[in-house]
Formats: sequence, C-alpha cells, structure tokens
Amino acid sequence: MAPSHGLSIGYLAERTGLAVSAIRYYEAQGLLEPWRNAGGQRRFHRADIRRLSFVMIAQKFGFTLPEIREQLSSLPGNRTPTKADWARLSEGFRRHLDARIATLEKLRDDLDGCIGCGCLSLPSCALYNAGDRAAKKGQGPRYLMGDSPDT
Amino acid sequence: MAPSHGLSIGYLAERTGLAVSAIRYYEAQGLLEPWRNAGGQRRFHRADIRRLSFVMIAQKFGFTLPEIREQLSSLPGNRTPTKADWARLSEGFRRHLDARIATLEKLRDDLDGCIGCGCLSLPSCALYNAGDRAAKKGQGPRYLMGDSPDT
DNA sequence: GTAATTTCTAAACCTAACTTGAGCTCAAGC
DNA sequence: GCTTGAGCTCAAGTTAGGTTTAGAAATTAC
Repeated sequence: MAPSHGLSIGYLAERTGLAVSAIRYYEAQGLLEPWRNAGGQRRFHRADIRRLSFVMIAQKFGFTLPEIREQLSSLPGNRTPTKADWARLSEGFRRHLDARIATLEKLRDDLDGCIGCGCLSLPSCALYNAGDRAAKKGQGPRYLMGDSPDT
Repeated sequence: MAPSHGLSIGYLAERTGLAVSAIRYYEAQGLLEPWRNAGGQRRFHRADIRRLSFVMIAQKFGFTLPEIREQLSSLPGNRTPTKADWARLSEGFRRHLDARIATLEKLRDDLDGCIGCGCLSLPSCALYNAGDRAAKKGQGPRYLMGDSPDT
C-alpha cells in the first residue's frame, strides 16, 4: 500500500522492482536521503521512485554509483531529474554509449584484420595494442602469440 | 633471460606483460599446466606465451576465465591454439562481439526514442524493458520514472 | 662463497554492487 | 494482547579477477 504521507521502503521496492536491501545500499551511497518516522523507519518522497528509476537507467548505460550520485547532485538543489534535466543528462548518456560502441567496433575491425593477416605470425598484434590495456607502461609493442622479433 | 629448457614464471611475465601473480592465478583456474623443476619452481612451455596471449585477447572480447578455459580445452589434446584453431575460435569471438554491439545499439535507439517521446510521462519505459534486466521475474512491465497506470 | 633476486605457498585483501543472516524493534490485524 | 510481517543495524558473504603480504627456499650474479 501507498502510505498517504511518506513511502515505506517496501512500497518503494515494489514500485521500482528493486530489492529492499538495494535501496538501503543506495541510501548508504548517498543516492537517496529519506527521513525517519517516529519509530525510526525510513520514509521516502514520491519523487524517489523517479530518482531510483533514473539510477537504474543510468546503470544500464554503464555509469557507476558514484558517477550517478554526481549526476544527481549536479542538479539544482539536488532535485530529482525533471524532463528538462533528463534531456540534458541523456546527452551524456549518449556520448558514453557512443564511446563504448566505438571501442567495440574498433575491436571488431582489428579482429577482422587479424583473421585475414594471419596474426599468429605477426611480431606485434593489433588486437592487443588496441583498446584499454594499451599504453599501460610505455614498454613498446608486445609480442604476442609466442612470436618475438628474434625468433 | 630465457632458460634453455622450461621458461620461468618471471620470464613468461616479462614476455606477456602479465603479472607473475596473474599467471599463477590462471594456473589455479586451469588455464595452464606448468611442470615443476627439482626445486619445486614452475617451468612453462614456450607455447604457453601463445596460450597466455590467447587468454588476454579472449578477455578483451568479454569472455570470462571459465569460458576461456572451455575454449582451450575444446582443442584436441588441450593444445595451444594453432593458426587454424584461431580462425575457428575467432568466429565465436566475432559473434560474441556482434551481440554486444547490437545490445548497445538497441539501447542507443531506445534512448533516442525516449528523449523524443518524453519518457518521463510514459506509463512504461522502453529504456528499462530493453536489455538484460528484462524478463527477470515475469512480473510484467515496470512503471518507471514515478508514473503508474493509476496515476 | 656470499649476496641479491626470484620463486614458493597460503591466506588475506581489493573493488563494485549488492545479498544474507542474526538479533531486535515496530506496526497492523483480530 | 498476541502473532505475524515489515523494518532496523551491523557484519560478513558473494562474484570476478586478480594483488599483497609474510616467511621460507631456490636460483642467479658476482
């Protein structure tokens, strides 16, 4: 049931599909700030449903909880996102996603090149040099798949 | 240096760029099977460099260590992948990657639709229903961003 | 023949995002 | 007034993929 003033954690869980424990965890991470009733139980704003929905969607786009907290706290008065906020924030989502897709597409291209060129005999492998592990220690090209320049 | 018969773990680490601790961890996960010398130290085959390279590349494509172990153990005699094996395995990599890209592109399309249609006032949100969390409990559509059918 | 480096094992620790459990209190129904 | 269910806190467990630490033994370098 929906209490007339202040939502219980169980109701919020039911409405969002999140586990009660997850909501408590999000509070501990600073994503929500419920108040307490006389008995010490958490009471939430109706807008917190929207806030939690935003959290869930942002997670799908690959943001971490600290990043999501940043996004939420960047809103005036730490408010729950409005439609206008959403339009602006979703721009960032778009960029984040585009970057991830681009990374994977580059990996796919490298894979195609690697199949074609017979990577196993190459002294340096595009598959390894491409992507996030690259330029980790500035140690020059890595010799993969058992080959080395002197072999 | 490269010992003339049997590679030390440190040499393997140097050649692959992996940490010594990581190589030991991979052994514990069943990805490698070094033998021991008289003093009890691990000694590796030269082909294990190639084997580790395969592991690193497969990880970039999003496979877990148990999955990679499966792939390696599917090879006749649990051998290190040859060029022919590589051509076959890379097909699986390609499919894996294509699927991941497709998921993200669907998410991007849903996002674009959501910005345009004013998701905040929709009773059900494509952004939430799309993707991996969907169909988790068969509980029907989730009502996101604070809206419900009776509101 | 030392000294320095590497390697060994086992267990503990790490991050992220939660879940689970124990033991207790609060609220609601009859 | 009793029972049941929901909620509370705090600590520990979970998964993945490792890293760190400690103390001892092996190996290499000079």
